[in-house]
Amino acid sequence: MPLEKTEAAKLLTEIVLLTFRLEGGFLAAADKISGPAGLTAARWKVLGAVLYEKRSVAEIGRVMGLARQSVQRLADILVSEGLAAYEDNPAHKSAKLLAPTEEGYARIARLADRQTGWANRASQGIDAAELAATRDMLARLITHVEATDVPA
Amino acid sequence: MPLEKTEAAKLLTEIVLLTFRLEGGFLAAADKISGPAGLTAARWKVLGAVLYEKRSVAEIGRVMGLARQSVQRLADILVSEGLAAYEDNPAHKSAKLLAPTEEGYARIARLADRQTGWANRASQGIDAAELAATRDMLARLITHVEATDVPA
DNA sequence: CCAGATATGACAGTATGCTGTCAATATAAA
DNA sequence: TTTATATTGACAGCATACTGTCATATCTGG
Repeated sequence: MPLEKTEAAKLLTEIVLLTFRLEGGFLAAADKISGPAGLTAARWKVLGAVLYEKRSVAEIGRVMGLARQSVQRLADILVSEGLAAYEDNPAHKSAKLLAPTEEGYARIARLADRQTGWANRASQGIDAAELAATRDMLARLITHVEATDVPA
Repeated sequence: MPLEKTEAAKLLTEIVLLTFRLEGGFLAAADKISGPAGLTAARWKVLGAVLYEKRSVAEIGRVMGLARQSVQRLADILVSEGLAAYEDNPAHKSAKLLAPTEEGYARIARLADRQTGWANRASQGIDAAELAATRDMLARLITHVEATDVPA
């Protein structure tokens, strides 16, 4: 006899599918917003992760929930394009810290207004309190999902 | 002077980042759940889209929010592995309909309990009404995002 | 009925992100 | 201090999903 799903589990299952779809939409928008500034969604993510704080590649991966190998590749590209640079890490000989260059900051500045315009338009007519509740639930789900292991 | 973000836009921006991260977690869980049944998250998605209704490749893409080329590749793989088959479409000469084979249904059955167990555990302690509200908001955001175009 | 517009499958190329692996570095434990 | 463990960067390989392009099929408007 098959296992029974709780009410919450049924809803979570629906949320999974919606999340896949929403992520696709967000990613497409991020690519269109960042394209004219010579960036992609993925490079924007990495550059954005070190805007206010220098971080090692592995640290960026942890903050963004990405494999450090994925970040490494993007960080190398950003450096090769002159948008970021590796700086010495006093606390670790080989784990250098990634930081944006002036050009990197300039690229982010170039897409800021486009991102703001998009966010204003896409969120138009949606109640802020409901959005805040959704944000909180997403954060909670991230914690739960990353803590629930799947038996082999 | 830079554009101003509305309160809702600020929240939406936070939601974007959380969605990226949550999607990654869901995807990793889906791969682990489907792996023992000889499937991957992506193949599960496509097979799941035709479980109760035969669909053309392009139709699956629309339903799941994927490019039809991405679905085509996965559908071909499912067919080559005997988990699905193309059937003639009375309404369209070349756009055949994808449908699971008996083996395809069997694979899905094999992971059903694992998926249920995961969903029960991951949603434990979360209020169903709040989850329902989140689900509704995600659906609403999908509509909004897919309707908001980004100026070139 | 027919011409233009749209939908579809097919193929190619590219970007993103994963796992696996190894050596070097850093940290914790004995 | 010394040894075991964990972290990090680097490199390779693979899965997923995108855009671009073309030919064919279907649909629509005149």
